[in-house]
Amino acid sequence: MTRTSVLNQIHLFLPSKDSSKSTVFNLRLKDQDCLSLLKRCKSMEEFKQVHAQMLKLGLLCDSFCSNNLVASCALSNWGSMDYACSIFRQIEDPDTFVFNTMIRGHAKDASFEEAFLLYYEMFDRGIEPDNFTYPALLKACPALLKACAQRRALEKGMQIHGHIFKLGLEVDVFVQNSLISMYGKCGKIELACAVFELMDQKSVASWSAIIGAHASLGLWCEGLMLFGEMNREGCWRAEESTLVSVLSACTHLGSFDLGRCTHGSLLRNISGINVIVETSLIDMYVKCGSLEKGLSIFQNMAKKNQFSYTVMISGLAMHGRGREALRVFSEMFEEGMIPDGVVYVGLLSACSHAGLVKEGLQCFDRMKYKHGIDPTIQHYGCLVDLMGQAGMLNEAFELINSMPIEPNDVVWRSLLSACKVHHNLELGEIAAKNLGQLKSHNPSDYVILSNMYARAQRWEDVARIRTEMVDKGIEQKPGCSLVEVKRKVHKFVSQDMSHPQCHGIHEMIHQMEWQLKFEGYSPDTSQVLLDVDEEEKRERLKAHSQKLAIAFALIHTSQGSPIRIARNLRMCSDCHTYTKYISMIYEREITVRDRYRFHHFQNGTCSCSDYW
DNA sequence: CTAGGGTTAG
Repeated sequence: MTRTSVLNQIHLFLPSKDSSKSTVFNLRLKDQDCLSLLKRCKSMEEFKQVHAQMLKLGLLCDSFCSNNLVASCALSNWGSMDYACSIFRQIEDPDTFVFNTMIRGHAKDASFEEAFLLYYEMFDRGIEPDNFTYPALLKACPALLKACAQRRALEKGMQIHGHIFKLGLEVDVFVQNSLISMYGKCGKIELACAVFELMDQKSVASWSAIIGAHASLGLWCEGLMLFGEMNREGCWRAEESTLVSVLSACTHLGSFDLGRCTHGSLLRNISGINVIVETSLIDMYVKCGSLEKGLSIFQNMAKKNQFSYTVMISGLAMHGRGREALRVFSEMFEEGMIPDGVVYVGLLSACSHAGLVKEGLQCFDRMKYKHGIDPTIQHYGCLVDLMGQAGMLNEAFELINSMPIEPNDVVWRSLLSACKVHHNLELGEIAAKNLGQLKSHNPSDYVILSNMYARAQRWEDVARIRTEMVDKGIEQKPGCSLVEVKRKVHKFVSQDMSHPQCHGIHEMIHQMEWQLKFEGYSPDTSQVLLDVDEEEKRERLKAHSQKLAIAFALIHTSQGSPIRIARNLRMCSDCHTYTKYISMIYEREITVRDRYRFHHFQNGTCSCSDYW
């Protein structure tokens, strides 16, 4: 029913000049009719009008009706908690029902404090909470978490858990699922697991919650293992929300094949994939290296939300397609969506990867002045990156000095690597000094600086950095590479030869080396900052995780099939060169995702044009 | 009339 027709119906119920007519209608109008009328409202404004007129007629006064009214305002997508509160406060004897609704409404609005105050008010008034109260309340804990108070959120959550015990409620599956989710979101995976394991009846939602908890904490392999366990143990068919977490795990692990399978199972088993699932699919395809597939899902979506746009924009950014990211952004704007800080992080990084300096600076201004978003350190980080990569080193440095927030290590590191690319040792030293003061002992910072000294032939300084690293006990963080072969993700850690098929890999590497040498490759040992001889350096270089992963993939995949690798760190320049050669010699397309972007290797060249 | 599980950057 449209809005006008709801209002037209109201007029029938209003007292009219013709008193006989109004009496007839008044007699026929019951509370139930009013409620169903109110349920059809599509906006707060409409609801208020209708409600006011109902009150004039002296209707909707009992607790059942009030509860319904509060539920409409608090839980519908057009509702307003303010109005819900005003109705709620007029209720003389609020019951557990209406308290539950109000708490849930506050949780939905991410206002934890209000939710918790209502909970205490229940005790003061002697109203007993029930099994419906706790899921609502537990849902509010992550809201508190969002306000940057992890410790407090957890404390509150545990306090609630304690109350549930004390009240001696029979804890049902809903409450348990909420507990799992709450502990998961507050970063306490062991507590989430404890609740999960103690459950005697697990629902699909319980599995979703525990898998989601693992996935959101970066325990992706564990999440996938639980998914396997769920499939073995249960007779349920996984639902969309479980598969969303599975897809998210695939995304982070770069598990293209498993992701594609999950997509297939969604298509087979579920009619009409919803926005959230579609968004996770886009994210999965894009971050597993298939931008085109992601784009095609995006373009065919019936409904897009804030997340969909954010995912697409940051995806385009990772692949260096800045112009398209800007176009998707304007599309989002035309759809009437209000961009948030996260979209702008994606947009700014898109500009920086594509070298769109002017556009990036415009975006930054637009964000601040048009959308009133206070730039966070991430936004400044993108901006420093943007300027630095474009060679505007002094401007970047000035920006850091004039920022209203304290620069962090990421910002200084951005400047440092820009200085390396554009050979500005002087500024590089300043950046490195600031990194040192931040006590951020990231080994790659030392490597970069030392390489810069080496380029300037300042060998004493190179030696000084090395000693400093030894003195501080800084070792290069082991790199790790993930590669998927026959739907199984294999993890390789630099220098680690514990893979079951280590022997074969070793032989393959040996064979590869001969061919590489023949084509003119020579190892670049300048990346190895260890006080060992050249031979040892070459050995260490050979055992970089990316090379192990490539060797493994070459052995176990068929000739000509693409290889996809996901890494935890940036690639070293030796691995970059090495992979270019391999793509040519073995005629393979190799896609490597590092921490910042994608590299597509083919026929001896890389899509990043050797600039990253 | 009220309930559980899900997607994004760094």
